[in-house]
Amino acid sequence: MAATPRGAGGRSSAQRAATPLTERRADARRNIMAILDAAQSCLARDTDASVADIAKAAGVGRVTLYGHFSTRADLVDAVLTRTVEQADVALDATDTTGDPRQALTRLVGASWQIVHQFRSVLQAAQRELPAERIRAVHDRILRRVQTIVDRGRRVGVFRDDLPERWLVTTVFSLMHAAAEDTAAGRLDAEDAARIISATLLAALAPPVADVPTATP
Amino acid sequence: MAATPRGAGGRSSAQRAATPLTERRADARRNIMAILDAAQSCLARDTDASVADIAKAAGVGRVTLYGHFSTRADLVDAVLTRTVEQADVALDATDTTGDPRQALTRLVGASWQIVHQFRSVLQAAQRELPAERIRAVHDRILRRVQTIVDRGRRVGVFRDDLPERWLVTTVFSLMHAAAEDTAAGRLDAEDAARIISATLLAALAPPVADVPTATP
DNA sequence: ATCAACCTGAACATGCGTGTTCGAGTTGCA
DNA sequence: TGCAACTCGAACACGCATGTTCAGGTTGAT
Repeated sequence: MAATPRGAGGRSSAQRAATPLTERRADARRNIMAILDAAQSCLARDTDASVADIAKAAGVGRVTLYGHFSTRADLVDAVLTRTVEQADVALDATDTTGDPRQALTRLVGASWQIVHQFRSVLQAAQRELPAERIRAVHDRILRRVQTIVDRGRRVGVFRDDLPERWLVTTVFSLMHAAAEDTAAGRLDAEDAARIISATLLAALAPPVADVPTATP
Repeated sequence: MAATPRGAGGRSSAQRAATPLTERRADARRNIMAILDAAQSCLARDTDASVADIAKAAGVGRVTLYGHFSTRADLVDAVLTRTVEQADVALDATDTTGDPRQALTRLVGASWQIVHQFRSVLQAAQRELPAERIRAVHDRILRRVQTIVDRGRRVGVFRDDLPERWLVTTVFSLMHAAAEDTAAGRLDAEDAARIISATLLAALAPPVADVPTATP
């Protein structure tokens, strides 16, 4: 008997705990990657692709897949994590110093491609995973945004009259909304980054000493 | 034989075509309302409440429910439509004339309660209904926003450098994002309307003649 | 060369929600 | 009063994706 190759307790994922992926057999590692690749592109196309679909696309037996990801949610989680990590890598190569406004613009530009391309992965995750988990996966990225926003506030180029958290939410919200609009054909993917940035910079700017309707 | 009381062809909904609801028997009308009420609150609590749950909550047999809504999607559609209509009624009582900025603020204030309370209904709909349908249901509300934005642009208090559609999307996006944040405990429902408005007014304001980093 | 780790297809177990049918009550309405 | 409209629970038909097990067959590491 050999059956399913669960490291030991057969906890979950593949890259957490148990057998650390790096010390697995070469073919296993290859398959895991193939599955992740397939899952990412399948989910990007169809939010609720079945496990069978994904296995087939990965050129792997369904059983093999379950050997690595004990549950569908497990798989989705892994794919989301991976996708976010990819975005995070892209951001590592992005200069987030200097004028916070320009830093934010660069950050948007660097993430937009991935947000746009894999918005369906996010949707799939939203159906499968608890909201807190999704938030947790985004943690590092969230922090990046927060750092920029925070610096901007201290420097005085970003508003200080609204909760910082909300400003971060605003950034995320608009990026994903743009992805939706693009998918629906209401927005051109080319212009998106520019438009998002323009909107965000305005939204985050300190409120001007308003010139009321009258009373000069 | 009497079985299921389908008006004639048994098309769908209950309030469209066929027997116009007004000329149905009193108990039927009552039940339909009860079902709609139950569905609205059930879905508000649990995004994927089963048809059985809803029927029970409505104090009605499952069969009866299917007699009125031939499919789950049908029911969800009806609930969404109804919820949006409720919001629309609230907006009918709202003054959307005068300064577009104030009009927008009032519009946000009037809709926030419903958006906040029934955000799960929207989520349920997003899983069950095609995106275009959801968009269509919101048509009248969308138009209201658009009207205000449009007027604001002509008057010069809203920006003209971004697609009008996008500005409308921005309004929606931020309202729903705030609803999410509130549900997650990251935002106080009391402050929400104020915060949303503040953010939107800034986002929609015409870009100021920017004072670049240097070069005075 | 050897053995464990790994892969495989097929079949099975199953749970769950949906939608339908049946046969027999109620109840609104004219 | 009487009939059609309406309701009821229970049972069934079903599809469908998930997860498991079986009984071999490969392949990678040492």
